[in-house]
Amino acid sequence: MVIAMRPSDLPEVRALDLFKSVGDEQFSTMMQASYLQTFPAQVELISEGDPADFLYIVVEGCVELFARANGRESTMGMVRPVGSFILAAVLKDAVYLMSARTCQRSRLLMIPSQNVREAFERDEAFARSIVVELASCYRSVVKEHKDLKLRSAVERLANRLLRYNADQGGSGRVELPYGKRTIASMLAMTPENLSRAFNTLKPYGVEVDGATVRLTDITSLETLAKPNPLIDDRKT
Amino acid sequence: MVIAMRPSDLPEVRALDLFKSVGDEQFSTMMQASYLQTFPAQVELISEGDPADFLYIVVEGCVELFARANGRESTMGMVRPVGSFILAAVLKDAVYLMSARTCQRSRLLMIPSQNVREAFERDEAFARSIVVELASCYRSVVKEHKDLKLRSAVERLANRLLRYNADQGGSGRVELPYGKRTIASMLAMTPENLSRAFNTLKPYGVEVDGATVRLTDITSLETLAKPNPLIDDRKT
DNA sequence: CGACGATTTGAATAGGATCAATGGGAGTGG
DNA sequence: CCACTCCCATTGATCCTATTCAAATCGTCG
Repeated sequence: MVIAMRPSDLPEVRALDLFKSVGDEQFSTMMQASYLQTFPAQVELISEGDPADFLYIVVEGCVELFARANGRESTMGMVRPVGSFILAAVLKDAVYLMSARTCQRSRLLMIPSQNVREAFERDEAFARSIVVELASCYRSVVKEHKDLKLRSAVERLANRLLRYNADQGGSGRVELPYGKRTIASMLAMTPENLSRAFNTLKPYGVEVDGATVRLTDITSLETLAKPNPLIDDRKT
Repeated sequence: MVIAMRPSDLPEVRALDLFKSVGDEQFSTMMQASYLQTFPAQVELISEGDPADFLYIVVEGCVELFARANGRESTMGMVRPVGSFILAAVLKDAVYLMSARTCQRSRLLMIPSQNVREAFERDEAFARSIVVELASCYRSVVKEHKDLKLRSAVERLANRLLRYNADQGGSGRVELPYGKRTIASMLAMTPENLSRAFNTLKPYGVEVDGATVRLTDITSLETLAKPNPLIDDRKT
């Protein structure tokens, strides 16, 4: 059952770096085979180990990528509009390495893997865009991996706060974009430990009030955090 | 100063998945601009933060990828013949995220980034091969990241031993491919902790003698390790 | 108001890191 | 061939970090 895309959604998707240079023909073929669907919060969209049937695009809302093993679970990343996820699995026609669930009510574009691979074969420009997108994703994970292997928990939190601050205009007033439980998991710590890490940062001008954090001494926090563009910069 | 490639080396490189489908013209253009050079052990080839001037191919020997931050250092991966490294940085014309040094005397093919990007632009088949290669690298890092976030140090070691055993024919006799110091760093632990982890595994049939490890109770070790194809399988 | 979930705090424990000291080859030079 | 040295690995002791379990608090939503 194909749910027609609203005309108003198409431009956003078309504007994605990934699709910008795709030929009209391939793009509309892909779109016609696709599903645009709205999901409530906390729906598990895919489960790691499943064959990659669709490429997902987050048009609205937010999706959490996570992984499970043994009894444990860990947040691997968050995808916001307009971003894609599990592109690599789709291209390799392999199983998903990560699971995904909606964090909020979300509108997702689901493009059948087969169509993505066909467009990839037929459309040279699309293939090149995919390279750039993949290279970016790859470098992001490498950065996260470095973050985890080279920094302590407190340092990870400090750098994350500095990043949020920069993202939000650098006013020193940061709104945490996710629940603390989720942030803890992203930073590879327990909620309890995150809470304690915030306390550890208090002497460095970090004041927490619910989901709001005020950074009153950025210099001092940076001295502790030692931010590193080769880990923290989202671009490059 | 271009050092001519030995004719005997070319086929190996040509046979790389990455280059298999490149047109002869693009391939020979790239090769003519390239350097094939032999380095002694422990030479730092590239340093994170440097602009990506070359794509590297390990023709012979072994190269360690590592990262530094603050005072710490961590091994991010090993590249053996015939494999490439830092492809993503080259394609994005960005700086390297990782440093690299030779572990042994090694022969490396260095292809100027500019030539790689030109071939990527001109040769459609090459662009597609790169996608597959990048997608594979990407998935590998995701697996490593899962390994680190979802497993304890002892579990990581147990699974790594099982992998080495499988790689080496599954006889139960494993030859450690790197020094313990390096293995410790790959597994995100200190050498001391690795040593203790080996002791912890003794009751599970792990007998260490220098660089040789005998696994005398694979079943028991697997019960502890809970190997997971979505983390441990090199393929897929 | 009451219930539920999320967060925080406390106490105890476990896991890992650090520092220090000892053993054990591999390679060097006598 | 042996003594010496150096580096790596191991072991012990201790410290620090992070996890676990438990309980209290807070806020939100019916």
